[in-house]
Amino acid sequence: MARKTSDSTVRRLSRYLRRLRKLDAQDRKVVSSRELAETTGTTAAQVRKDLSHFGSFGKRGQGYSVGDLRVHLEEILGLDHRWTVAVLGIGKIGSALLGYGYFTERGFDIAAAFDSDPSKIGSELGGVRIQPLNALEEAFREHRISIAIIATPVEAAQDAASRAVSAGARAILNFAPIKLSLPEGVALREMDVTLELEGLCYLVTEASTPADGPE
Amino acid sequence: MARKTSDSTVRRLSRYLRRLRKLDAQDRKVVSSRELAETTGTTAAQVRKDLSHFGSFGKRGQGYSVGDLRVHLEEILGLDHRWTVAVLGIGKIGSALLGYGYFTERGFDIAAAFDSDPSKIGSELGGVRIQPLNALEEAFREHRISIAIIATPVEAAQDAASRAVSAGARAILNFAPIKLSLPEGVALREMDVTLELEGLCYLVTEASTPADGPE
DNA sequence: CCATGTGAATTGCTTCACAGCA
DNA sequence: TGCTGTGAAGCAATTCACATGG
Repeated sequence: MARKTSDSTVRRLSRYLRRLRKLDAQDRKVVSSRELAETTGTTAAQVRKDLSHFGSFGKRGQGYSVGDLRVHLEEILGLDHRWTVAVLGIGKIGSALLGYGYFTERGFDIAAAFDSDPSKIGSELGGVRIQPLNALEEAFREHRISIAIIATPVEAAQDAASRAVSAGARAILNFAPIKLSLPEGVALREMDVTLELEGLCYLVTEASTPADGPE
Repeated sequence: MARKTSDSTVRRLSRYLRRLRKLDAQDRKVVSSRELAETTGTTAAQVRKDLSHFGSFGKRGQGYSVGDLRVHLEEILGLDHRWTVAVLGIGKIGSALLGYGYFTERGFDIAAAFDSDPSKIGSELGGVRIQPLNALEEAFREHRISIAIIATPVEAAQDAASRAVSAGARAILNFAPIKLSLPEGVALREMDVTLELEGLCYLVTEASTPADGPE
């Protein structure tokens, strides 16, 4: 059972699940690897291979049961229960996250929000009260928070992350444009709009460069 | 000169550049592949291999000139000039993007913002006036907008994207949780907070599963 | 002597193609 | 017959290791 599933596989599983939830809501009963592939931007073989790492969930000749596969994927991804998260740094991005109602329906509860700016502390956003950083340890313990979202300015990001980890966070989602260093065993994902924009610039530039034709 | 550079390479180049800009601001003159690797989360060999696809920028025995390498990377990524972008959908995320002052200093100008909600139209956010969708074509032409950021609700995302592409967008940054279908040749990157959170859940769950020991 | 640049070796991921089963 | 599940093949990315040259 000790698996080594790559990041890209996990991302695809998440996309399959997103699709399955939608199909489920539409009362679809069965789906093929081909359809799942087309609607999530991959190939049928890839879908089958991804799923086969975890078991045989389909019926040969038929396809996959939407409901069953959904439940299996939720289990595999650890989404068979709700997750409690905290947001550190309530600037533009942090505020947007607190107001982003979509989290709740996807199984994530924002249980706490922190900022160092005294003028923000005490106010409420999206039903969450903003607390000072020194309330962090207690809040993490009380709410059993396992995921911390770092949305501070870049200078404060490493400290915020380290503190969240000491307080019990086992995963960090980092919005600050910096490479965080975290202890072994703490999961990390990054979201950096500028980085993605720069990637697009490369592609656009490359596409419009005369170059020397194909091959 | 016809290159086939993978997505992950481009992401790393972007990270190197981020670091080089910081070193440059600190007046550092030279940097080694090892240091660049450590501060961006990769290996020295990887740094050298990535750069070697585009030329020989270093001096053996010395390292890389911070300023020179920075300029080279800016050229490679197409960041030797400014880029004009538009934001479609001014909800929580769109508003945060308009207010996110960090874009300007990284070479991106938000030239236009669009929403379908009449109550939002005409108001100004981060110095950009929100326009109705039917002003899109003219704005894209006038400002020569090449990148569209989709921040609409999921139901509106495909239409918004298609419309942006017809109006001249050559790249899409999509915040909506849906697989967009775009014509060949239009670059696409996705940002999905929920997807990243789910990835973290998987890692945390996997790490705490008893499993059956190593191997 | 030191760190780059790079073929060669390796590792990992994706695609292929078909056996197996409803 | 139709679509899954899966070894094997093919491809891409990373790591190794060392020759190269300041």
